[in-house]
Amino acid sequence: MITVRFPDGATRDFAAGTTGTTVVEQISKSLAKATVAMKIDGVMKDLSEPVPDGALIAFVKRDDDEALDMIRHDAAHVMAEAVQELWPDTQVTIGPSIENGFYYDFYRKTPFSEDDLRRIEKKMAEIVQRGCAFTKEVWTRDEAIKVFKAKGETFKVELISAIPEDQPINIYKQGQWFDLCRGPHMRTTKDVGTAFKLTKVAGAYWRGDSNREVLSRIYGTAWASKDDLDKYLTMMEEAEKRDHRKIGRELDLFHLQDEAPGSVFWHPKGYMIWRQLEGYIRRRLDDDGYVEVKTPQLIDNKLWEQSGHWGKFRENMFVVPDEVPSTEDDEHIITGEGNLMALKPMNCPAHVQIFKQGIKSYRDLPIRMAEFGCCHRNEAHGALHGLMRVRQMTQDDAHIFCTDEQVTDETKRFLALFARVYGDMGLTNIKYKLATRPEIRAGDDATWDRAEKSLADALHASGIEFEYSPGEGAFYGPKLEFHLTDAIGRSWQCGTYQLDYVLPDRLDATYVAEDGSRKRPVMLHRAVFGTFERFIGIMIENYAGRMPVWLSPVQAVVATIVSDADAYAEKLVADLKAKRLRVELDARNEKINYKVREHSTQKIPLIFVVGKREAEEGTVSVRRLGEDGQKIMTAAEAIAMLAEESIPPDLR
RNA sequence: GCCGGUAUAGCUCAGUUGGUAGAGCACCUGAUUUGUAAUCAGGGGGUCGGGGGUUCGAGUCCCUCUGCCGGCACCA
Repeated sequence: MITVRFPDGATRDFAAGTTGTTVVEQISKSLAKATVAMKIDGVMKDLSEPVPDGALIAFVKRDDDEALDMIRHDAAHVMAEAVQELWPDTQVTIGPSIENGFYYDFYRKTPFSEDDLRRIEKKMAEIVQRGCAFTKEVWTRDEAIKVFKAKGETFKVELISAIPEDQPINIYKQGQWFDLCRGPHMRTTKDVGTAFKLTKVAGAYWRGDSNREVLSRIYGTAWASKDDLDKYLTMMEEAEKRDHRKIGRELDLFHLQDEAPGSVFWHPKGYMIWRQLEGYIRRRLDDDGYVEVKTPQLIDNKLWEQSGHWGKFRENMFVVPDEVPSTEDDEHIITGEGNLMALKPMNCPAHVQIFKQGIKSYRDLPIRMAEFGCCHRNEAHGALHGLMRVRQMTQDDAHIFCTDEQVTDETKRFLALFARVYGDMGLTNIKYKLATRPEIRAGDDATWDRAEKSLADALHASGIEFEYSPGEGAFYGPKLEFHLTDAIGRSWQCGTYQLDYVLPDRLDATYVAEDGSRKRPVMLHRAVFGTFERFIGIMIENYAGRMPVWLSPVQAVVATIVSDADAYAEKLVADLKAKRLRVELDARNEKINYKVREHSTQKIPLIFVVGKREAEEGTVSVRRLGEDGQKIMTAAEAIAMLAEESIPPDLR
């Protein structure tokens, strides 16, 4: 006999070896019908597993949130079976559930195309309809390798071989088809349901290694109900409307063109957002003890060799010959036989040069050296993405030169600055990651231990929840990464904070310590926004183009109803402009409906409508973006209101 | 860089089995003086991404380059 405990505190006895299926059936037929899996002491299990003595058992129904992951995972299996049924020469590799859905990576001579997706979906529906039970078998390693080898599944063989000796080889069958899988699964393929859709095909490297085979990945989304699926698809459609590339064009903020891939042409309106952000962050840095500098774009490659960038980063650098080109014969210049210079891909070596001018004392530290540094990186072309990933970028960069003892305080100080800025920007949903030592790195383990601990300590002290990114640190030190998501949920790193014990050494930066000896400063690389480009992209998507008033390129439009109000409107605009408010006049011969519509679609926060009545009474009819109706106020009140709302958050 | 897709007017898109390009919006002109999300009429605008090929004939088929889109890899 075994005793089983239930979440409500009840207990019940069953014969030893009783499965979850039997337990739930004995409790309630209707519950059994809805149940697709169980949790044993909090861990998801197949319903067909025997229940251990004394276990706490909870049943998971198909429409529980916890089942969603299984629906997706099972859908991946069903898709893999469908694909192999349609194209038997296809090899399966791995297929996990992911946020909102699942994927499966296949290996095939000719990759899948979008057209294949509908065929696969049909076949999947068939397999779901068949409703074969998922059954688990535990195989021996040799057996598993033999079987998959015989099937020609070389990728699976590699996976099996990589499973540690002490772990079982689980095989899940669904009818004739089977797959290596950790599990758990639901009862039958029928539990997958019909609320799924294959969304895209993509190439993906086997084991994420760009030196290995390219697999054909099929992505799908799956939900508990058709309703949820439709809701999700609609939501994605809506989200795509927030795409900064689309809004950037619609609101005339910036453009990109073929002749300058990855470099942004900022239009007046887009650059106004930039200017406001730059002014804001500059004041924040001034207040936080930073000094601002400006350093060269083009620097001799000798410095890059010394800094180590030439060796590690050269592929990403734009290299320029340091010669006057001859119109007749520029061949040798292109081949780079003369002296070479490079556009800076980062500002750090230049800042070290400023640090090194003269002699620095421990009394001078910390030095917080900021630069809105324009950098160029020759990114892989497939990586370019609107404002989010560009080749010419401007960072709100700074380097803090300090002593080892000052690192923790500086980190806390930075975290406070970061939190204040993102709070001011109205950005929430920031993911904090602590990226730790990579395999290839400089410095000894003791230094890494200390550095990683100091970052973790500062995060804890600041009460910030974070996750680790093992092995993702820079080669010279650990990093804090600050991630935000775009409209459709892709994650982008914006801010960064990095400890560096290497560069000061390579570039021979020293300060005079208390005892008169020469010591190496620690260098902290940090950026709050990250780059203006990406940050503005994130802001556009976060606000769907409806920027806060202080950031809006045009804060208000004064729109006339009749030409009799023109003079009054002109005076109003002049008064607003005198307060440095960004306003425009719309005195076109158009209906007010037309003007309101146009300025609303242009996401102008406020429309000041003036007609005959307002001109006579000295008032303004104020219409706020996103609100119905309007408010009548005196011109002076309207001006004061806009002036108040236009104050940047740090000056309030 | 890799895999798949894609490129027609400023934007969004049509363009049948190859027979020398269309719509809506935008723009320009004229009329309309209008009360809170599109007034009416007329007009201009495209060597169909670049190059090469097949063909009597290519926006349509093939090759190639480039950009862009979705992933992967790389990264702020």
